[in-house]
Amino acid sequence: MESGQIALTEVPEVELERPRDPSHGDWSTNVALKSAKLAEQSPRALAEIIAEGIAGHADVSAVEVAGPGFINLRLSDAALQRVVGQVREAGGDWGRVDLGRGRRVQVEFVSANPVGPMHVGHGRWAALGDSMAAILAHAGWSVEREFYVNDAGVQMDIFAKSVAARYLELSGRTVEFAAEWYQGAYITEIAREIVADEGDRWVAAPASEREAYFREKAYAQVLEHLKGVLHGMGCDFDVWFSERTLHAPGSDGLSDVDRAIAKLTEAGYIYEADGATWFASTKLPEWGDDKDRVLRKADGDLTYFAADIAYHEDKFERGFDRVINIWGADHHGYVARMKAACAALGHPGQLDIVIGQLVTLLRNGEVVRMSKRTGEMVTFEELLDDVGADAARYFFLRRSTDQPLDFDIGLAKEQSSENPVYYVQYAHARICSILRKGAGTPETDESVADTAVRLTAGGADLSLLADPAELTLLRKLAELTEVVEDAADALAPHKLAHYAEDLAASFHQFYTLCHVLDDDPALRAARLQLVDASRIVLATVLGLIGVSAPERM
RNA sequence: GCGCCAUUAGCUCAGCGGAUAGAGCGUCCGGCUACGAACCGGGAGGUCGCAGGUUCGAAUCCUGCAUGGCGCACCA
Repeated sequence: MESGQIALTEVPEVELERPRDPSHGDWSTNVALKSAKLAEQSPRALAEIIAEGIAGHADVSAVEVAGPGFINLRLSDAALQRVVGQVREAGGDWGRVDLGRGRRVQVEFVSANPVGPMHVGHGRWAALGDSMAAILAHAGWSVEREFYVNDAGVQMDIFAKSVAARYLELSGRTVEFAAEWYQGAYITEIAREIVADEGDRWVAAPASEREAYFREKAYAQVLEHLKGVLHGMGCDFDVWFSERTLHAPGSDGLSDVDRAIAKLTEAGYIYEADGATWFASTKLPEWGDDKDRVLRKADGDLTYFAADIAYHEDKFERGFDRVINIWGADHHGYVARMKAACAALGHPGQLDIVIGQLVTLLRNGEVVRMSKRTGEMVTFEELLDDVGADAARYFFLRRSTDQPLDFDIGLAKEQSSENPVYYVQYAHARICSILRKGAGTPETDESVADTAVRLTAGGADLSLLADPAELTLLRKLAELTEVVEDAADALAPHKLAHYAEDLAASFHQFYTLCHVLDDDPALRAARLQLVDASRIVLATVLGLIGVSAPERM
């Protein structure tokens, strides 16, 4: 345009991207294809003019016009070699971007009812939510992880009755066990502990007193258990939010739920009909709910939805700019009403709900049917014990959330050495081994990070990193920034897992083709720096997906 | 009946408007007297569910259909 060869009054949306085929260069743009019509030139002619303008930039070694009018750019070796220093200076901050600009986001996930063990689906949400939170933090958001504890409502009562029934049985009474009660063996276990602690002193107590006591005792125990299992896979929450607090009256006698309904009333979204209180979801058609929803039933009880509205209002009152919920696909029918409710409360579009498709557990190729009520289930805890936290987390994360997951227990165990997670971890362990050997301390207990600092203190001439395998690895190291951006934008941790595998592959190829501990001290020094940069990026990526980066394995 | 998600290599899945559709597993052939072979290289294998449409360009967007999963309570 400056040279007067192109006349454009507006510029269409164009893309600058990394081509799939590396022979097309490091970057490719379709600007000429997009602008051809407006510029009244053929795409190729336009591309030639633009390409001429780009050629000569210091970091660009080649520009070419290809295909229908793509412009392909190739970075200079020097630009790539600089990545080593950038990575080593940034350390664990490499790949950080600022999409969030410091805004606060809350990620709420798992939120399993505290009335029994978690199922394997909860494992998926745990891996997903924890990683998503880490990625968002790396992308510049201020993140909090939250677990919503459903400690109010009828399932708690059923839970209490179930434990009480088992307690009475253990104390020698005959009990008619209702069909809707929980039948899992863990219920009996809890009852057994109460017997051990307190004997039969509750046998003669009134049922209501007994159940009230058991509810609290059993609930506290289960909650601690959930925390322990989640902690065991490296998943820790900042906040455990109790549903009961929403129902508790404040100093003005009103509960959070009362106040949320009042706020909606003021906004004009509440009406009474058939003796019940309704939320006029259909007054907000853009959120897609197809009918209005009851908040207070004709019998005076609140619905779960009423509490959930109060809960979300509470989240926004706590100052979050954005709220993300991770739900199983069996709750997707709930999405529209929840978004409509948030909009009605004055927070339109600030709630994102990630729907994870369900996990089907297979054993020897056969579906394991599970039911919390009947107690036939393989718990998440058992699965963790079987396959290990690293493999479980990686397995849960590796595919996109809208893809159902078949988890074959036998396969996961049998193929554990074939699991891609080991491929990535092996690359890291291999790097650590090279660094130790390079420093002449193969048996040291020193952390590899310290070894690396000592080993590379003398600096290096990075222009020696010119082998195609080295340049490929450098390109891959540089890519993390975009991957983080992509993954944060799409709320898609699986993109990090795939990147980790790509990076590990690039490293293994480099290792095969380029001898690091070379006799030439200059080449050796340069390659050691590249190896260390690879270690840093690999460890960072593994950290983002919540998998350990072992120095030996 | 309505809604959400899916359908891509033998299997499990990426890719989600661009240039010859990719990876792992499986299969066939090759590579350790150098830093970890839990590794690397190569081959075979695909009308991207079907039919229309939009576009300079469609696995990718739109419509319809088929198949599968999950939902459609004054349950939680």
